[in-house]
Amino acid sequence: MQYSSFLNYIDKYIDLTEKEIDFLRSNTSYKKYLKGEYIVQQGTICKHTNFIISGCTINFYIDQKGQEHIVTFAIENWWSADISSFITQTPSDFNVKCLEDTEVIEFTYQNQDKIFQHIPKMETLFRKLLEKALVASQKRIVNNFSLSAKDQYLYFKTQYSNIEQRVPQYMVASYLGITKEFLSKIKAQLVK
Amino acid sequence: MQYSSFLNYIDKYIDLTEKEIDFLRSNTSYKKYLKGEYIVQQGTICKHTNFIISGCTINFYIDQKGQEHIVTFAIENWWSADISSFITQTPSDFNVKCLEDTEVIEFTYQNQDKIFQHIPKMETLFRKLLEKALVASQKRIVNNFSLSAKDQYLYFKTQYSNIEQRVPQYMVASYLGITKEFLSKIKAQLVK
DNA sequence: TAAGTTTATTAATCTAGTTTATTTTTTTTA
DNA sequence: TAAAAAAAATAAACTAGATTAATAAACTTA
Repeated sequence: MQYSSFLNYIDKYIDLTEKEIDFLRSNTSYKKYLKGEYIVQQGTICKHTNFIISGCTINFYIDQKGQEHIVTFAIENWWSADISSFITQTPSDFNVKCLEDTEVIEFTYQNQDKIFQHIPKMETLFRKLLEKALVASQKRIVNNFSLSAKDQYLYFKTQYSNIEQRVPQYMVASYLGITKEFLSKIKAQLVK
Repeated sequence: MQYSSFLNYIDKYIDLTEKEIDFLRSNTSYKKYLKGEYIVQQGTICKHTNFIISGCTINFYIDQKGQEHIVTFAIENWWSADISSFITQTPSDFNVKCLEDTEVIEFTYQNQDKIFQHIPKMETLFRKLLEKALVASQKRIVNNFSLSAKDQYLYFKTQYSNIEQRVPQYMVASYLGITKEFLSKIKAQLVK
């Protein structure tokens, strides 16, 4: 298993001593999921924050009309969890599901806290990641406000072309908040 | 001035010693803005994170078509800034403007960092606030996906009735991402 | 208290995106 | 390599919400 790819990621942001790395390693664990497996299911508590070493996950929910909506995608070197459920340790409104075989490093709620107390640099890292995630989330709201579906799709392509190639098109449509039929129409129109 | 209302807020989350409070106080400052004043202007760098003691601010931007879009509202005991510009210290795409006379406690980028290093509990607090903000932002995306404009408005009323009463209706429409005319129609329909 | 300005309402027309239904293409599995 | 299943494309009819334009109500300020 590839703990090193996780350490490489961390290393881009902060410097850890050997001791700190040992502490981190002994308070996280490696897990492998198969394609199609659920990491979190709607109605259950999200037990872990997961750093993705390899693979691809989606975070989605089913609305009252039975419609599936994809909230986020995550691939290698991204994080995957239902934060809302994780931070409150209450049942989730979302599902996290693997679209490919997926390897992760898991942080339980208790261990994450322990890590933050022992290695404040790790909390700084998480704070900065959260800042970036919040900015990205607001950017998505803003795009929703002022871009047509076509322009939102084009923006998605520039930001996530590596993801577009790995997931079915109907999921991209769902992520953009439009129907698969309309995305199909947009693509046909773009080809011309 | 009411530094105490800021300390009361902090006190709900963490316990600070007298020394820590002194340190916090000497690394933040109080500022008063008048109604209509800008705290941040599109194209300038957001220098501070602001805790609002009294008043009301909006965070908005002007799109290519010249249309104004309200991204967030903030009132007493909330935070107001353009995070994207603040964390990168690069020019902002947004404006932050006071809708009322507004008193704030400001954190500069350097001082915020200093505070986090001196008082790790403060960084923990900010991390938790960011987690909550991210959850709220995702919730807004989710609502955008699956609620009609009417239901989004009703949700807004339950969450922010105190804000609705303090800002013009066209700003609520802008926040919801619909036209003021359509919100007017929705309200007329709800009266029946 | 009137005049100017900002905000809200109403209504007709229009359009981006949805719905429903059918067909075609691609992927999976035996 | 054929059959079944999943994903994508196409097209017609429909609708939530936008646009435009005109009117009315509510604040400001002198």
